Amino acid sequence: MPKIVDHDRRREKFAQAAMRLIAKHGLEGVTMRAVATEAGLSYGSLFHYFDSKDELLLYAVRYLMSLQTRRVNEYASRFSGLRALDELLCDDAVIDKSSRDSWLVWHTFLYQAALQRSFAAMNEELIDGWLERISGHLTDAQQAGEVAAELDVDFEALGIWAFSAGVGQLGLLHPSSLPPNVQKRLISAYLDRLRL
Amino acid sequence: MPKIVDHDRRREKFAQAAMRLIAKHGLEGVTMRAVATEAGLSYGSLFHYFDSKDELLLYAVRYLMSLQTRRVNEYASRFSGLRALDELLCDDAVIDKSSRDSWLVWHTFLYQAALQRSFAAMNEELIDGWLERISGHLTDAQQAGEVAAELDVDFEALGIWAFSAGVGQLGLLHPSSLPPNVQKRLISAYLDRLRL
Amino acid sequence: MPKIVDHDRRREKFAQAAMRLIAKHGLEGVTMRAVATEAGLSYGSLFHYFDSKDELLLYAVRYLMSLQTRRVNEYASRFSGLRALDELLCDDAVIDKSSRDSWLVWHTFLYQAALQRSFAAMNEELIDGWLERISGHLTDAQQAGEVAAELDVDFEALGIWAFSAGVGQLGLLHPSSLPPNVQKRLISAYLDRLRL
Amino acid sequence: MPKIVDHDRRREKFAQAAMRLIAKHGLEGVTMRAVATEAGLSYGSLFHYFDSKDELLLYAVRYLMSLQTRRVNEYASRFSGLRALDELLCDDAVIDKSSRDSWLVWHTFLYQAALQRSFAAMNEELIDGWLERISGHLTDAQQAGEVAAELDVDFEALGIWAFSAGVGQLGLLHPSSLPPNVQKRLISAYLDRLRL
DNA sequence: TATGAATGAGCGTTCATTCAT
DNA sequence: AATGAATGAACGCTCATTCAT
Repeated sequence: MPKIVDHDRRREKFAQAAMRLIAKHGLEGVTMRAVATEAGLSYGSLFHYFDSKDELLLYAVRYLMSLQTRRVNEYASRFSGLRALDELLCDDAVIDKSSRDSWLVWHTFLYQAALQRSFAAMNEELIDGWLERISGHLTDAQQAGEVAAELDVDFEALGIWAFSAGVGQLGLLHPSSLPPNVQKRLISAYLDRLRL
Repeated sequence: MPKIVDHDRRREKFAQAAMRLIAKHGLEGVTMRAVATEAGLSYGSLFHYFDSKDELLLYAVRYLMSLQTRRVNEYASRFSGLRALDELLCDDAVIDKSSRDSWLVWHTFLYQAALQRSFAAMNEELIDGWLERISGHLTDAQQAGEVAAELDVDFEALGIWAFSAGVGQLGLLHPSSLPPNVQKRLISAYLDRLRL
Repeated sequence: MPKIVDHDRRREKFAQAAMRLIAKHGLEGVTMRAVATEAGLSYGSLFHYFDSKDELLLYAVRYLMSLQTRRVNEYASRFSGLRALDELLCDDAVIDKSSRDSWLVWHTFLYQAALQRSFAAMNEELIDGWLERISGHLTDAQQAGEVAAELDVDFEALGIWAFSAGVGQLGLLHPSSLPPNVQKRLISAYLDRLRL
Repeated sequence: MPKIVDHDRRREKFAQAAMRLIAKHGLEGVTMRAVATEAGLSYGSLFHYFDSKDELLLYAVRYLMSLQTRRVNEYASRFSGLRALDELLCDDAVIDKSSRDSWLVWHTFLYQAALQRSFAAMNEELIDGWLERISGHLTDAQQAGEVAAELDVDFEALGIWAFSAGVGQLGLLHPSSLPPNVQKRLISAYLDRLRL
């Protein structure tokens, strides 16, 4: 009988190592050797689990995305309307010390996506998912009478998405100006302006 | 001393070549050989003007920043108050086909800044400049009675900055959802909400 | 002791797989993993049957040689004299579609032999065997009065061997110039010239 | 002004190093590092002269082929008829200690050609060249009355080619049985049989 | 014995940097 | 100052071999 290892766990382990390296040293920090070392496994074994560096990175993005999706789905089931939006954006989009690395990795991938076909699809997928979710909550809010009935839901969703993306970007790149609590206040203030 | 002008022109030429390469192929596309070729100059000469690749990139980003500053200063002198803000954000922050490359390069550097000390200072400098400028226009608007007197100028400036940054980010990464005119409408709508 | 039979069958199976790979992709196509896959057996088991890649290849070439010896011995028992030579060379040395692979593998080993001590002995063994066999048939022919009594048998054997080897080489490397039937005509014509 | 080097001389130097390595250790002995070391130059510089290993090997074959062509053309101009054939085959095809390496390299390439498209064309070119040359001399001999008028020139050319190839092959792989002088005697004896 | 994961040396290739002219 | 050749460390990837179950 062969050595028994959990194939998927190993892949996750490598993917997490890759993400730690991106967070610490950027995409250039992701060398296959560095990933193996960071994961505490040998160089050669990395290639049992991923045929190429690209496959590793793609797996890492998908893994990160699935984590986010799981988290986001929780909010969706617990709240609705503006409250859901507030919780969603404040708890998930706001960047603090503990979430900084994940977000940094995300943005790194996003900009890679601007140049590399293989990531572009995932980029679209992610953005469309967010917009849809925001529109959904906004429609709920509209039906609940929280926001004006004549509100252009899709247009406002874009605005909300853009605002939270911008807040996140600044929180990431300029944390001294936008500490987490300021990020939250900004988002809540933005949503309050939509309220009737 | 005509030689000095020559010297700086050469450096600019290399820097522009580097930026074109980033816009086309990402940071990995920037090899010293590729920069020399793209600039139409000899490989060896590149090292007469820049001691290292890092110095070249640093120079390139400073150069890009100086271009932006010059452009932005023009708006500041022509308008004031909310109108100035609108012009500034719409004409400069909005990303269309022709400005996409510059912005892509910028963002590439911004994320590099999150990881590399040598770029971080420039990042701070840039963001502080923007915030200061936005606050200035907002104060003008307040004094002109365009916006509420009790407005927390610094807080609102952060919001404006974040919003325009987010709009730009989406315009860059998801242009199909945020074509230039939608970006403009979003920004104008945001500023209109501040108006008394 | 049925296990021993099993053992040898396994070794043969691996050896055949190795030969198929050489015929298809050259020596570089022979990786231990590829051999295991081609043989339809597990990678790890390959190392139970062969201590190293070299041992596998050595076994493969010995196996190929034993097949050839067996085939050749059949001719020896059915014919004699020039007729035996003709049958032997035409049926065995001539390269057609079905025998091309085996010959390609042989030649691959032969040239390996020119460089690698471990194959050299086998090379000598093979050539000496052929020469001896050819000399034997020639002596028979001499005694039967088919060829001149004063013929220098050993010298002529070298010539016959060289000619058939050359015909085979061209048949292998330049089949369009030397299709099987031309190979046969050449060999028969050569032998006819020896005839009284 | 840049360092002045003779580009083609460098390429030849590397090609010769590659051929020495093939002669000594077979194709597997040709690693780019080994070639650089054998040539007495640095590893990296090898890639200034050849974009890839394949290009290096292809260049090496062509170089070897041009040497041979030059040598062969000399015989063609000095002799004619059977005498030319004898000189050509004895002086050029016979393998002695000094020519062993070149021939080994040649044969290595020939067998590579059987598997690799990029070498196949060169293989055809070489063989066709030899056949044409042999046919030419044979026709001359026919016109000079050295050989029978009814001789099938093309068929005999194939035989001559095959014979000399076989002699060379054995001289290379089994030098103890076919020392150079025996190779020569065999070839002369073969040609004598064609003489009227 | 059977299996396939683990290991690391070695491969072809790239590239910033240095050097010679 | 200008040019491009020289250098070697580092990269992604392969593979024979060893190891653990």
